[in-house]
Amino acid sequence: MALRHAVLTALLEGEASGYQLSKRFDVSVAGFWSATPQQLYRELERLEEEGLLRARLIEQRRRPNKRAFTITAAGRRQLHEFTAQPTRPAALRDDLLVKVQAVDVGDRDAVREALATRLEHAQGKLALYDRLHENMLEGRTEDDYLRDAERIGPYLTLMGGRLYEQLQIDWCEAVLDVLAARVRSDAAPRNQERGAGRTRRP
Amino acid sequence: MALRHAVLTALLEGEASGYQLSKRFDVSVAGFWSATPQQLYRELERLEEEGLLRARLIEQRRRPNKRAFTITAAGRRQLHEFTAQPTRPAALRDDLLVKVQAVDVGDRDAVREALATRLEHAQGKLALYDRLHENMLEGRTEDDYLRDAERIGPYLTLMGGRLYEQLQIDWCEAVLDVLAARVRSDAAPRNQERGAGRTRRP
DNA sequence: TCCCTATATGCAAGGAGTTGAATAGGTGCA
DNA sequence: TGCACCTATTCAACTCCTTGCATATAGGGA
Repeated sequence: MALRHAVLTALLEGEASGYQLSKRFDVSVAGFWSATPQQLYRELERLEEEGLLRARLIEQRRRPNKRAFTITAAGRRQLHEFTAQPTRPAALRDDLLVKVQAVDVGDRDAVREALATRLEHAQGKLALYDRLHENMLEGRTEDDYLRDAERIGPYLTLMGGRLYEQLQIDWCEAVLDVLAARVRSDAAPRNQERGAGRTRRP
Repeated sequence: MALRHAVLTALLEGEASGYQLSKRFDVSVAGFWSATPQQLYRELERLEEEGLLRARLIEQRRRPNKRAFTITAAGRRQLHEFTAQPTRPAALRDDLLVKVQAVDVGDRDAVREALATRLEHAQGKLALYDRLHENMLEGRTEDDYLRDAERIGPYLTLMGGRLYEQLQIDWCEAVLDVLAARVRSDAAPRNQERGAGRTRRP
C-alpha cells in the first residue's frame, strides 16, 4: 500500500501546498484513499528529497507563507512504472459492518443510529460528488467529455466514488428497514406477518 | 480500528481454531475486514488472556492438533459495548483506483489488464457470496429468513459485500469500455463519433 | 480576552498492518 | 523420493497509520 503513489497522482491535478493537498484528499481522493495531514507532510518531504516533487515557497499576505509542490518528470515516470506493477487487492475495514454483523448481540438502537449517521454522511458525499461531476462536465455530455478531455482518470474515479456512496445509501436504508421490521415483530409477535412486506431488501 | 471486534464478531458463528478463523476472514468477514493469519493468532492470544475468549486443545489424528476458541460472556459484553460506541468512518485504500486516476500518464494497457483482473476476481467473489446466500436461506424466502432467523447480522453484511462486488463489476466494465473507446479514437481519430455510442457509463 | 474557525505546518509516541520467513504433520502424484 | 498442497501455527523486522499535541498568522464574535 503506497501513499506515495496516491500523493503523486493527486498532484497530477496541479501544484498544491501540503494543506491544499490535504483538502484534495478530502475530496477527489477520498473515494479510494485516506491519509492524515501529518502523513501527507512527511510524504511530501520524502518525495521532494527523492526528486519526484519540486517545491517552491510562496509568500502570502494575511496568511502564513506556504510551500507548493509540483510533480517532476521523474515523478511522472514513477507513476507510469507504478501503473504497470501488480495491483494489490483493496483494503477495506469498516466498523459499521462489524457492528451490523454483531447486531443480534449488540445494542440494536445504537446500531440503528450508526446506520442513520452513515446514511446521512453518504448522502452528503453523494451530493458533493454530484457537484464535482457537474463541474467536470461544464455542460458537456458524458460522452463528449470522455471523448475529448485530456485527462479522464479523475472522472472515472469520481464515478467509482459515487457508486460507492450510492451503495452505502441503498444498503443502510435496507438494513434500517429490516431492523425496524424486527423491532416491530419483537414488540408484537402476533403481527409477524405484517410489517415484513414493505421492507427494502439489502 | 479494532481487529479485536472483528475477531469477536467472527466467533459469534461458533468455536473456531486460528486457521478456521483465518478461513472465516476469507469468506464471511472478507467484505468488510481483512487480517493476516499472523494478526489473527496474535489477537486470539490477547483476547484469551483478557478473558474474552476461552481456548481448548483438540487433539487430531492425521492432522496437527489445534486450539479452538469460543467467545465468553465477557467477550459478548464487550461486543455489546462496542456497538454503542461512536463509529469510525470506513477505511478504504485501493491501488486500482490510484492507477485509474493516473491512467492518462500511466501504462494504459497495464491498467486495463489490472481492471480485467479485478473484474474477474469480483465475479468470483460475487459467485461465492451467491452460494453463501443460498446456503443461508436454505430454500426460504428472504422475508421469511429475516423474520425468523435468530441471527441476521451475517446475512445483512453478506448483502453489503454482494453489493460491493457488484459495484466493482459494474465500474470495471464501464471503465474498460471507456478506455477501449479511447484506444479506438486514439488510433482512428476520424471515427471519433463511432465507438462512444456503445460505451457503458461509469 | 477568549474561543472558534481558517490557512499552514510540524513533532513524537505508540499501535496496527505488511512482509518475509519459518516450523510441524499429513496426503497425493509423477 | 521430491514436490505441491492442505491443515495448523509462530517469530521478527519494518512500514504505515493513528493519536495527541503543538506552532504561527489572521479574522470574527460574545
